[in-house]
Amino acid sequence: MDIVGHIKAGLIKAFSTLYQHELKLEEISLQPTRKEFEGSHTFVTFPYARVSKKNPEATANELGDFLKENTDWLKSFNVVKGFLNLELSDSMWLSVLDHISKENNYGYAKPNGEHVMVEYSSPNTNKPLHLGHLRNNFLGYSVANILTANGYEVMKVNLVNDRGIHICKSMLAYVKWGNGETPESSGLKGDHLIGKYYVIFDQEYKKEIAALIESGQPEEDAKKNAGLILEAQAMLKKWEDGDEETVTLWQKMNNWVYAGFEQTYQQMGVSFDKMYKESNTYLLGKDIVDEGLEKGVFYQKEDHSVWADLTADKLDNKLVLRGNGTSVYITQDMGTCDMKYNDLPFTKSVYVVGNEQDYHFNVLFSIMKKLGRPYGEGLYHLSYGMVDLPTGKMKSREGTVVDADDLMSEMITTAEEHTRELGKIDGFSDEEAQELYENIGLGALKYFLLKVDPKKRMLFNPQESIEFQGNTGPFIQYTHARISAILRRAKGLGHEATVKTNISLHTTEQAVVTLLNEFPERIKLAGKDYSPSVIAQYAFDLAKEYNRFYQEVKIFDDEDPNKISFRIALSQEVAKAIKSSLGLLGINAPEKM
RNA sequence: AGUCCCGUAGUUCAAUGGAUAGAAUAGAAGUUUCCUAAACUUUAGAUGCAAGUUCGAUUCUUGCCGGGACUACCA
Repeated sequence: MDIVGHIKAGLIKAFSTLYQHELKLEEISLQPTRKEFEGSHTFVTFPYARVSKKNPEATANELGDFLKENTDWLKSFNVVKGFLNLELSDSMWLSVLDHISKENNYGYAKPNGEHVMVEYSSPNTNKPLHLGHLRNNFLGYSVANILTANGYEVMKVNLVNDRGIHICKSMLAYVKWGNGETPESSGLKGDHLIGKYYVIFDQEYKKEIAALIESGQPEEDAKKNAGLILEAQAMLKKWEDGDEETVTLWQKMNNWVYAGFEQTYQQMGVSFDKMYKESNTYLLGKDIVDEGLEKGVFYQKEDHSVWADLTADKLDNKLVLRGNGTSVYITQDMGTCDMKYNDLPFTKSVYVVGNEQDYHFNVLFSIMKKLGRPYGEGLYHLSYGMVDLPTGKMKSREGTVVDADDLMSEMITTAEEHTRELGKIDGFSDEEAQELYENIGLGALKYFLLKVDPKKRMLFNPQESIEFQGNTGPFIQYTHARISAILRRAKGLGHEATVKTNISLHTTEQAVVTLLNEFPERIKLAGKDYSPSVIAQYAFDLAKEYNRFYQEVKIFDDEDPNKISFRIALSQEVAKAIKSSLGLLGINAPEKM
């Protein structure tokens, strides 16, 4: 049993003996004792004054006395107002660390047999990935890791948006102005090459609109009547009809993009178990429309269009099939739900998609529940906020985006410069050094994007994000490297990492053990909230607390060899916990830096 | 207009209804004959406004003020 388990069990016993009250395990809440008071765990007695029929302070004292007499783990306690602060005995701390060091995958839950699908990334094949995609990909990858740590079997999927009018736009521009350019001939990554033509389309399209407005058309009409957009629409029609030339071009261009994405994903360090393509799924969902009509979930208007009445959920009426029988976005998403479930019978399905689609997913989930899908309650939209720049919002067509590839390579370069400045690459081979720069640069970027609560809109300041000091990825990585050095030294000196009894602990050592003890809880919370920021915060707290200990206590400088062994064991467990926390975030933990 | 999200130090972020609201960074002052100073210590600085519920509210409720998103027979 861990610390919290012991305390709770003691409290339950105390309540039943003293007050004949049955305290429920789930309702007990313990909090960390504030730094300025003695103790490590605090129990708040205010809510129980009714049960004890005494004032909170007296209640706390009574409980403290009881625990002191009837358990073997309480060294002492103090009461401030209604707060019962508990100081645990050294043997308790030691047994906790001992227990942790014997676990194989400390913090991870046992497999629970449930399946989860996590969909993330979902790029369009008409332009390269940008800063917003980085947040999406890092979130998705990390949440998948966190759910795995919570015992789920996770399948990571990527639903690529590879068809539609926007794809035709870049295709059309390429046909008109491409002159047969290829990634090889241009030296551009495939996705960047295609992105270039998407921008060209937009520029030329805008010129046409301007000309039409000049000639007296209202803006709305001009947008619809411009030659380029009509041509793009015609091209989409051809694609849908399976026109060979169009399809061949589409395949060629998409393959360039895929090759480009592959490089980007590799640099990001993310991966997928399965790729879905919208060109294969865009016709799905029509049978669900029929089903919905039968079940009375949908209704049909006179013009044959089909609607869902969601006014009871404050979601209004929503079109699910056009009057001419063709699909809309939500139609295929309904179909995709079932398709995914057929591929993997999941209990949860997570969609990592920006918060501008909150409404869409509310509608989709509401419909799937009304249709009685067994997985309806397990659908979850991991909705994240935009990433803003100091200069304002990013717009891909206007070129005010921060490109993902550029940003990552800048981070790596900065990491290299900084590392060289500190003179920290002695004894590194070129490959090792390069690997280190990538670990640090991407560690900084990932941590920066993941430490923030996903649902919050966040500001990306290029200057601050490349800081390597303070609450940053490299700070945590540094702590890991520092501990690794200690462990190497311990090995060299022939010290063991073992937890012996009969030693007294420094307060910083207790604080570190307390944090280690919390690791499983934090993983559980991160899973429940789908929030990597919980893990990021934890890793930072742990690194900070360890550095404090490191500063106060000289690890190898002690007459008692048992203390040295204990400190090494403590360091080793911290290194493991940091490494696995960073791992959950998709960040590597270097042994040297 | 309606629906949803967000307002916390100068700045970027924390805080299952709990104590004197934590960090980081920028500012000021220190620590290196000693395990990696990408570190540590000290210092100063904040809950948009107004009510309500509560022993206790950054957190829950309502109203207002500010910022954003969505409300397409686009995807």
